This record gives sequence, structure tokens and C-alpha cells, in this order.
Amino acid sequence: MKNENNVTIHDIAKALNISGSTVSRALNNNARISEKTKKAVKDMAKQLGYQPNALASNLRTSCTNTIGVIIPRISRYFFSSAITGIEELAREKGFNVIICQSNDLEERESDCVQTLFASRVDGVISSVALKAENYDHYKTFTNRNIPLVFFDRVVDELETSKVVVDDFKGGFIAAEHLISKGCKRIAHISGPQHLNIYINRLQGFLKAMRKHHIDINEELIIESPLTREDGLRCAKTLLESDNPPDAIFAGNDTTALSIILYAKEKGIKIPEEVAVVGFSNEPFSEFLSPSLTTVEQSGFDVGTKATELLLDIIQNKTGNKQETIVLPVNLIERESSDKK
Amino acid sequence: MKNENNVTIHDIAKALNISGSTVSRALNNNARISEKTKKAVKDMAKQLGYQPNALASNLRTSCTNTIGVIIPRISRYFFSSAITGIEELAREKGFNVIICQSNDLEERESDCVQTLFASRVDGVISSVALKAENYDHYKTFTNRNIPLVFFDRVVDELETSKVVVDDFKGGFIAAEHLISKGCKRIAHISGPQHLNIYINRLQGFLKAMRKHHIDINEELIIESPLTREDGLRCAKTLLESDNPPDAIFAGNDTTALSIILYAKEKGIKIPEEVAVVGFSNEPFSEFLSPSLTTVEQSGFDVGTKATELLLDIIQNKTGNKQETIVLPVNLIERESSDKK
DNA sequence: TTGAATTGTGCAATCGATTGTCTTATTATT
DNA sequence: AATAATAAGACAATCGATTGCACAATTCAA
Repeated sequence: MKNENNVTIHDIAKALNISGSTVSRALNNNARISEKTKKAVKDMAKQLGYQPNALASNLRTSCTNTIGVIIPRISRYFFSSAITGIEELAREKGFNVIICQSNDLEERESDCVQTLFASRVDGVISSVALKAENYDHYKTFTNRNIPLVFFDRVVDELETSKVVVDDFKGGFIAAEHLISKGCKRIAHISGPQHLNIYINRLQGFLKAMRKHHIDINEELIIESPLTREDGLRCAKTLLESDNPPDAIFAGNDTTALSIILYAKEKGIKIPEEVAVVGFSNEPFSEFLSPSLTTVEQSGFDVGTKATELLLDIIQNKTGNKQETIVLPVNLIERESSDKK
Repeated sequence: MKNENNVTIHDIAKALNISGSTVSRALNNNARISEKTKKAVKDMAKQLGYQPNALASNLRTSCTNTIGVIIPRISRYFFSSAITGIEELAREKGFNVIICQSNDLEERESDCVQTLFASRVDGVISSVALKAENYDHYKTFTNRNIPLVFFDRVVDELETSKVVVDDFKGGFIAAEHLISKGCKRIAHISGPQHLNIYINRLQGFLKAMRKHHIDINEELIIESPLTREDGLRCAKTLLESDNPPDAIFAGNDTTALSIILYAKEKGIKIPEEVAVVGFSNEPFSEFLSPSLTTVEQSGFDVGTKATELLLDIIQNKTGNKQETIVLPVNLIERESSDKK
């Protein structure tokens, strides 16, 4: 039917016999416009079906009301829930969200930065790629004073605000839980040690071990990219050794999954022979058999908090405060560690 | 360091002592500009670190190189993989993607439409909300000739191109598989019958039953919103009846999951007492115990195909061809139906 | 009554890239 | 050599909203 929707402020102006600038000001509730005029303008706008042209406004004000998000992959539950949190708050505040996936690759991440920059986003929320070791591309934002907030996988060398979960505590309670179950030889499959989250999980783990005076066996702490495949390698290494551990704290649920599958295949009993704890509470962890004890972290909360921080910087020009917010974690006890 | 990046085509023009229009045309490879000039312009652009201002360009050309996506929820694997497919292709072709979640609610979906429309997207890819029964809000796009492509959950009353998987065949092979395993009393938990995908799954199921001359018992076909909770209700209804089925084909994996959990709790053996087949091949289905036989559908492929279609309409102005593309499905046989 | 203060609007430039039309330079045609 | 045809580039308007400044109308004080 109506094919045209090119109602501009000038159409409103013409209809009311006033100027475009007055219409603009009226719509923006500028104090210099009388209430009477404002009402007239708004009524007419509604009547004509006026839709502001964001493009024009953006060009003039050079802000796009859009925030960019860079994440490793959207299909991981933690990240998709973070996005849900980000979107919900952002939309409520009138911001659009553009999402880019790095696929955990440095090069892709660099592309994302370029894309978002070219889109003139007003701010960026990011969780860095696993395989990135150089973060210079983020300077595209920081050099231009485009607000940047990291979450979960954060980078210390970049001075920005950050939102993380309490990985240290997560590692600590996971280890303490296993200790309380009577485990003595506790292994930890740790993630890449250039990422703070894995450093913290490991440190929390070590702290619990020391607190309870349990020997820390270097051989039982291995580093892994924490993929499904490498999890299998780790499982093999640990479970087929001469002196296997009686518990494994895996750096994430995916690795814990690999261990459970491997143990099942080899007839190794979980939790009797080896107890397992993961990290993240991925949706599948509940349905595994045995179901997986894991440390829960809320992607949604992390996303929401990061957005809150970012919008504050954008709207209040608070500058990069370099705040770091730590959100709580908690242990979800399930069968995989349920030794009597 | 450099805080300013306001290099415009006019800066390039000034540096080379030519006009802005020439620079613009040179950068766009316009035929009216000599190769020599083009090279000079491009070199200077690089040298000055020129970044085109998409806002200005968008305003002038009134196309934003952005496509909008409306999905029920990003955290469902099928949809997040669809998005991965959409994004990958879209970015490759120079388009940005804005994602909105309807949370399966009609009202939210309507909001998404408004948001995307206000963002002046060049086209939209959508999978409709489960609880939507009125699709008038989509006319915001169709009335304005904004290309629209549906995927998976499509709406027949709207005349657009569509991408679906072969739900009919999926239902058919699922049922035939159960029949081949010797099941006689086969139940089907079907989804909302205003959505074609669930109609088709049911019809495929019925066809297989008829083909193999198996009685279709009305009591064994129940409709459900296919949530985790309602799955439990269905499990109860079916498994606690006087004459329970020996197989259940669930409309999705979530419902199949509920059945498996319920059966486990009640000590009902799967697949011996009741075989179960799901639909979607959600990531968790592989790890369930017993692992779940299911019909695989590639979200990635669906997303890619939908994007292909949409971009074709946008770029070639092919109009709404009302093409419907059907992608293949295949059965993944696992333990939950592995009767000997 | 006059000048100052206040209030409400209009004018016109602006954001940066695009594009129809016009101008000049070059080449081709006869 | 003269004209037509073509090529290469310049000019200026344009997209639609915003905003500094100018200006008119109204109110107020003295």
C-alpha cells in the first residue's frame, strides 16, 4: 500500500507552518520550545507517521547509538547468555548491538575490530580470543577514545574496565570440594596461561591445596587449550599414568566432558575411581552421566554488568575508569564428585 | 597518540589538489576516473589513514549495508549456529548484522520489527516466535519493500522467500526408523500446529505410519509447546497411561530430554521399554544417557542459505521471488532407539 | 516610555559522501 | 582544419537532523 515513508521533520514543519529547527527541538524536548508547540509537533509527527532518520542524526552528532560486541563464538552457552544480557540492557537504553565472532583467532579478532570501528560504534564490549597473544588491534579503539570494556577473558595490558567472575574463588571452591570428598591426588587441567581467568582458576586451586596441606604434584597440573580433542589427550595422559589422580578439576566443562567420555569408554568409574569437577555449568553438564559437578558462572550477569559499565562511560563521559568488577561464582554439586 | 581520525575525502582532495567528487568516484572505481588518478587517490587515502564514514554514505544512498535478524533466542544451538552462518556470509559481502531476540513472544517480536525498521536495515531474516499468532507487524517491512526472508519457522500467510529443512522427511525417517526397530505403538509429541515445521513433522510421521500399515492412535499424538516443563507433562501422560507406547518421536530434543529424564527417574528402560527419537541434534543429545537418536538439521546451512537469498534480493532487486528452499535432514542413530 | 531581560523561533551552516550536470581537455573523423 | 565525439574532472545540490547565532515578541523594571 503506502510505499513511501519519507516523512521528515520538514514535512512536519510545513504542515504546521513552522521551521525545521523548531520541529527538531520540539521532538528533542529542548527547553527553548514552548509546551504548546511541542505538543503540536508531536501530534503532527504521530499523525504523519514520522520515523526519525537515525542516519541523518548519527551523521550530524557522530554517535550511532550502537555498541559492538566481540566474542569468541556465539554458540557457546556462556557467550550467548552474555549477549542476551548485553542486548537486553542495551536495547532498553536505546542502543543497538552489533556482534562479531572471533572464532578464537587473533586474525579474525582483528577483523572484528576493523568492522566495528568502520561501523562507528559508540563503544565495545569484548572477550578476547583464546589464540590471541597480541592485542595491539584494540588500540584502534583506545587511541580514538572509543570506550572499551572487557569481560571474562580480559587483558591486563590494556587499561580498560573489566568484568570477570571470581575465577580464583571458583578454583578454590572446586579444589576444596574435592578435598572435602577425601581426594588426595588432585589433578588440574588448566587453560592457556596468558589468560587471567585460567591463571586465577589455577591459583585458587593451588591455594586450596596449600590450605589443606596437600602435596602439589607438578605432573598433575597440565596446560591445555581446553578443547574437546585436547581434553581427550589430557584424559589419556592423566588416567593412563602409573599413578593416576583420584580427582580432576578441569579448566572448563568441555574438558570435563572429554574426561567423562574417556573414563566411560575405559570403564573407569566416576566418581569412585576419579572424581571430576568442571567449570562454567554449560547446559549439557546437567545431563551427562554421571552429571557433572561444576562451577557456575552467569553469562547473563556478566553481560549485563559489562553493558552497564560501558553505557556509563559512553553517556557520562566518565572516561575509562579502569574499574574491575568481580561477580560471584558458586559450586553446583552433582554426581561426578559425589563420593561417599 | 593520534586522537583524530577525521580524514575525509576532502582532505584527500586537498592533498592532491583535485575535487571531492573525483576522490569519491576514484575510491568507488568509477569508470570516469583515469587509472592514474585512481591510483593517486588510493595511495593518498592509505597514506592519510582514510576511513570512509559509513554514516554519510548511508545517508546519501539510504542503504545501510546492514541486515537484521529476528530469532526466538540466541542461546538455542540451532539458532546460534544459524547466526554464525548468517554473519559469516553477510560480513564477507560487506554487510553488518543486527540481531534481535523475540524470546518467543509476539510482543517482543513486534518490538524487534520496530527496532530493525528504525535502524533502516536493508533486509531482514526471521524465524517467528512460537507464541505469535498474528504476523501483521511484519507488514512494516513488506509494505515498505524491505526484503524479508524467513527460515525454519516460517509463515505461510506472508509472501516471502523461505528456507526450511525437510521437516516432512525428518518426521518420516524418524517414524520409519522406529518402525524398523519393531515398534508398534508409536507416539508423537507434536509442536504448535500453527507452525509449518511441526505440521510437517507430524505429516511425515503419519505418512510413514500409513506406509507401513501401522494403526494411528489418536491418543498417542499430543500437542505441546515443546518446552522442558511441558515435556515432563507429556512424558507423564504417555508413560503412565494404561497402554503406554513402545516408542516416542518427540517434536524436538528438549522434549526428548524430558522424556529420558522422566523415564530414568521412574526406572523405565530406554530403548527396551520405550524407544525415543528427538529432532534437531542439539549438542546435548550426544551426551545423554542413553544418547539420543535424533534428526539432524544444520542451523549453519539454513542461515547461510537464507542470507544468500536475502542478499540476492537486496543486491539484484529481484523482488520477492517467494522461493522456498528445502534443505536435507538426516537421522543420527544413537542408543535411545537401539533396540536389537 | 524606554531599555533590558527573557522567551520562542527562524536562518543557514554543518556532518561526509554521492551524483546529475556542466566544463574543459583530448582524441577521432572527414 | 574544423567539428564532433569522447574522456576526465569540477561544481553544487542533496540526503535529514542538529545547532550556533540572529532576531522578533513579550515581559519587566525603573
